[in-house]
Amino acid sequence: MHSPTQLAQIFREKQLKLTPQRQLLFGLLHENKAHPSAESLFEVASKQMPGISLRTVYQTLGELAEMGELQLVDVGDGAKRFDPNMGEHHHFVCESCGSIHDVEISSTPKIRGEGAGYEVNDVGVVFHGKCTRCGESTKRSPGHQAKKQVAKTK
Amino acid sequence: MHSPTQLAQIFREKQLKLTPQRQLLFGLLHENKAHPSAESLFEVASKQMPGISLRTVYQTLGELAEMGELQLVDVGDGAKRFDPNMGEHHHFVCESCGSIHDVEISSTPKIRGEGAGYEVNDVGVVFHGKCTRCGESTKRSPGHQAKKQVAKTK
DNA sequence: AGCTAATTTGCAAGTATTGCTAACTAACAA
DNA sequence: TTGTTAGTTAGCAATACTTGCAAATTAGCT
Ligand SMILES: [Mn+2]
Ligand SMILES: [Mn+2]
Ligand SMILES: [Zn+2]
Ligand SMILES: [Zn+2]
Repeated sequence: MHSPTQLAQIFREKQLKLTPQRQLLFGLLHENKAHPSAESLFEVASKQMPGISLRTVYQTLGELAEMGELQLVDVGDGAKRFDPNMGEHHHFVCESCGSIHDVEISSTPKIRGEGAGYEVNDVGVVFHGKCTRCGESTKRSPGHQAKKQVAKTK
Repeated sequence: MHSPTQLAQIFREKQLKLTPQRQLLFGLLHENKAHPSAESLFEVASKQMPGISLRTVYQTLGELAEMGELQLVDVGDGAKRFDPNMGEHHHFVCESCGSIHDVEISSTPKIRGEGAGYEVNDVGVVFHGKCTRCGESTKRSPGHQAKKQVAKTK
């Protein structure tokens, strides 16, 4: 995703308005590695802008995704996640705390056998397991982060 | 998934009743390669047993999944898919017709870099693209199977 | 045939997300 | 500044998928 400043530029060019809501979200998403859901972003945004609508968060995230500024990540837990990291990468989901981490895989897996002729346009790899923090705390409290991942706290 | 006969055996042992609803669903799922959703199975089941409840379909599918007889597949289209193929495999989703196919990949991708220490318990790989049928029909009607995948037609 | 725990059903409710539209406002012009 | 207006926001209804609940039904056993 481009920086908030660059996004502002892009929006102006397309004669899209630079509203405070959008600017806030641009900032919350910038460099955000948390893979937040619309809901979690809404919660964080609400603290800085009480009254902002969840609908607006969905709207803005949708627009950014359409503009190719955000990637949609589905880790199978119901809610879509938004990822400003547009580079090619995959995800690891800690089944203990729910945190989502970027991972690189040694090689994009190739289809073998009969399906080898499919025209593949996208590959999504999601690993489920225990993150470093949760893995080592087997004897300690397992839910050090019981709640779902929260958007970057600015 | 075990065969309907074997499932009947298993159910009896656990003193679970062998209802007509369950038997019908065992049959519809057996060797089913369509990766049906609860809804699509319900539609097919309804033809052979008018009046069967969607709730019962969900219930039964849930039980079978818990018993390790079915695999849950999430291809990111909203509804969960049920897969009697418990072998290790991944999926290809045709973005044109929505069909879901089993695929083997040349090697389970390994995480590289900083995340290499994660304890991985499951890997899900979903390929999105055009299936053979849709890929070759670029100039022909693209929606030869407009509707979502339907459960095996008995 | 009768008993009863398991099962099925219908319906309400829950979660995530989108559709609709009236009220609002950023951006530009006068 | 004030006015204009196309673009935006916010609220709420509606949708899609799935689960919770309780009453009615029934498979399996005696
Ligand atoms: Mn990511
Ligand atoms: Mn499969
Ligand atoms: Zn963790
Ligand atoms: Zn196809």
